[in-house]
Amino acid sequence: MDHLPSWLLSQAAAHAHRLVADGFAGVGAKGYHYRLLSSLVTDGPASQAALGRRTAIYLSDLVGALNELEAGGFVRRSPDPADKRRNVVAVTDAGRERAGELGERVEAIQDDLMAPLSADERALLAGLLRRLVEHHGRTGK
Amino acid sequence: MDHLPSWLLSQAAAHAHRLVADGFAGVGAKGYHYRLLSSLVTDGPASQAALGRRTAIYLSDLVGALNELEAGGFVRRSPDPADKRRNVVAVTDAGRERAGELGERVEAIQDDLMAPLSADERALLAGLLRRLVEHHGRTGK
DNA sequence: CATATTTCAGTAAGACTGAAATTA
DNA sequence: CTAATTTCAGTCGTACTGAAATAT
Repeated sequence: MDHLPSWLLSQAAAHAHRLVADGFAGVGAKGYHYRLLSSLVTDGPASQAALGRRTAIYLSDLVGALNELEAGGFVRRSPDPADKRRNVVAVTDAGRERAGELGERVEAIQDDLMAPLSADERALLAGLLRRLVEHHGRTGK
Repeated sequence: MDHLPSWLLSQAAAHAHRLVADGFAGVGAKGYHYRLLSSLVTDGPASQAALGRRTAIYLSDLVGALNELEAGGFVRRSPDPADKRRNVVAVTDAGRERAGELGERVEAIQDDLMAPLSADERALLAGLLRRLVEHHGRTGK
């Protein structure tokens, strides 16, 4: 069992999720919030469809997450004048601040998660995982 | 974003889960079934509490999964004469066969999942993940 | 016409919590 | 009495499907 990559990945991801959920619980955030905010901060405003592609979050889930972020004042939806189907989603100042807070928490969590590995090993693991993820491509419908 | 180990783990695990779910859907199995059957085959019969510890499945979820496996004739629950609180769970012959079938599917899926990596890299990744998982210890309440 | 975007209404497997009943 | 075991009844975040409404 513990020789199966798929099992090891699931278990490791479960531990990671637990750590992140615990770290975010105190501030009432969830994983989707951080993914979206940090995408908006680093890659700028985008339509929901484009955001979904960038973050690998399904459009149907994105709606709900953006509703929550908008209710908290962290993002703003405005109609795109160039294409009336689209909303342009942008971070607010409060959203930038929150992205920073969450980012700090996430960084601290990585240390917890990767505790048993050296710096070299962490980089190695990240590289291998990145190749897996890239190979299996973006989905984000 | 794609430099965060926790994110990479989640994404890789999501891809792995998708592959396994797809591979199992055709035969009406789910991940818990394989975990349980293979634990019973390789480590022998056990009480539900012990099985939960071995497979890292919560006892509350274990009950449902065992119900499904029992309905399919893959496992048998019998009262433990030495401790009347306990059920002894054992695989049936049909369960052994099913474990074999699912095992073959799972093995084939590993190749899909690890496609972009060489044999050495696969072993390396498995080793790093194993150390993470072991460090974060068993939970299985 | 077909295609793209937003939204809503679901499903599903997995992880996790709390509590009850039984027995050690 | 405390502790362990099985079971039931839930919640939660994430992933995923299908379809409607609107606009390109």
